[in-house]
Amino acid sequence: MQLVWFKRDLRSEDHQALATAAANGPVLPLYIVEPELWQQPDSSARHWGFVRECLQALDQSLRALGQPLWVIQGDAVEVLSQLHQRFGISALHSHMESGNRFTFERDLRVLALCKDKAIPWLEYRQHGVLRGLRQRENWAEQWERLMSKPLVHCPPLTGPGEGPFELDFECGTDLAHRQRGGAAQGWKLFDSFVSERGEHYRQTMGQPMQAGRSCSRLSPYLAFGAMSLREVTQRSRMITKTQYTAPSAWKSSMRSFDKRLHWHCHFIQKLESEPRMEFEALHRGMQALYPAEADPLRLQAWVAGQTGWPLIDACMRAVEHTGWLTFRMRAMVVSCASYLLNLPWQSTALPLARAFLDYEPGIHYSQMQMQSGTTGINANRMYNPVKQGFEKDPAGEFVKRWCPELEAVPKEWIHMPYKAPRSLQQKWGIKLGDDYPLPLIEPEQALREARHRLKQYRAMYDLGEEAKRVLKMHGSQLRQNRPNYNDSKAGLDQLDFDF
DNA sequence: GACAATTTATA
DNA sequence: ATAAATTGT
Repeated sequence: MQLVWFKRDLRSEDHQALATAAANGPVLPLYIVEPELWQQPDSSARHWGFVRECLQALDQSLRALGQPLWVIQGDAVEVLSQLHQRFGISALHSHMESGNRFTFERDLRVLALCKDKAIPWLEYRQHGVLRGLRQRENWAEQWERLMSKPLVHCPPLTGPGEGPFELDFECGTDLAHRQRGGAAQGWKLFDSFVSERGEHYRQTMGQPMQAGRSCSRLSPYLAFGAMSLREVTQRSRMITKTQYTAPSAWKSSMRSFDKRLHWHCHFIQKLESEPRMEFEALHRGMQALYPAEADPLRLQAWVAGQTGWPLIDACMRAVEHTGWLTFRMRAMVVSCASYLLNLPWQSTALPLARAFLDYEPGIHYSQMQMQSGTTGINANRMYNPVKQGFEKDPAGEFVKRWCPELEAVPKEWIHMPYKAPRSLQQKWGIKLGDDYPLPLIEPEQALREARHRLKQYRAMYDLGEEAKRVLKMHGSQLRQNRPNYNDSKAGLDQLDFDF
């Protein structure tokens, strides 16, 4: 009996596993519910509903092939070892996972079991991420080659996507309209993105009120493997080629989307190549940039959306509630927590991972470190939350949706109510420090302190050699070919060009 | 023993 | 996919 082990949920490329296995004889499709995995501090347990929907969709697809999904609870090694005792596993097929330390170590135990019982374990590559990679040269070309490879035949995609369900693209507070699991849902979103919603993706992806509609919203399906990145890439390129050839908003939006599909793997590859980055600074010299322990009051205020910086608070409350936030706002909340509040990224990474419906370890830790300045090869991006507020949410709509206590504040003051004269605050009927918190620290002062800390740190350590190592192993080719990457202007990461 | 072909290991 | 390790000539 061959096992096809769906390690997360419907890993689309596991159809390759399924197809390969089925060609060799009888197959048992298996999903193991691992209690320990779901108890990890970065666990997606609160999004179990989404995962269950993905599993139901997978089960329906498999039943159509006459092989229902087996779902067994327990430790992966124990479950596999018992199945081996009962049925005799002739081969184990699964996807190649780039996950957190828990899944890495679990896979090592599974590997030991397979070696012991002489079970061949075939791990199929998911997307553009390569195992055993030592340096980034030619990575982009390889990504292109992998993405243009022909798709593996998929069983019919059924599941909750067939119902009349509509996603609330405004990311409102009604959870009846949360994102739903299953490939069919994902493809429905894909269709509406490439035909209607995505036209102004490029211009509006940074604005929290508009991004919910103009972004694809495919991230959860890609994270849980309900959709294949290769299929999304190929289909969106085909649509661009046939429908959006002339220069237009559509064309630049589609190009922008394509870049992000590429970055998806670019970031996961970092964790694959250097798994210690889940816990340690990628640039070893940057380890001491942040205190070992987070200031508990500041951390608590940030997590709860009670910092007194309206846009940050609105973002934190929104992501806690809906599981989604547009990329630019994620960058901002992390940058402000790290630079302005001096909170170590390890402490803010966990509550965010739990909140994100689309938590993908490789992207998450790459971004946490990038927005905290610990990669040593990216430009330091410090955001002023007040300035960002007036730029990205000029009418204050987003802030008012998630911080209703600020409803009466006019847009001129909405992002800095604490600066308004007392008489005005009285007129609005708001008592700061009571109805809404006073800021933990004024952004301007926090920015001054952060710049000072960084300057002092840089003066204290010689960071050049390690930066070269990180660049060689993790830098995109675009950057490696730029000679003055250390120069403050040339050192901007490619991400900066696209906002 | 030198070199080519093949297998293995690779977070 | 790739490089290192192993086997074959």
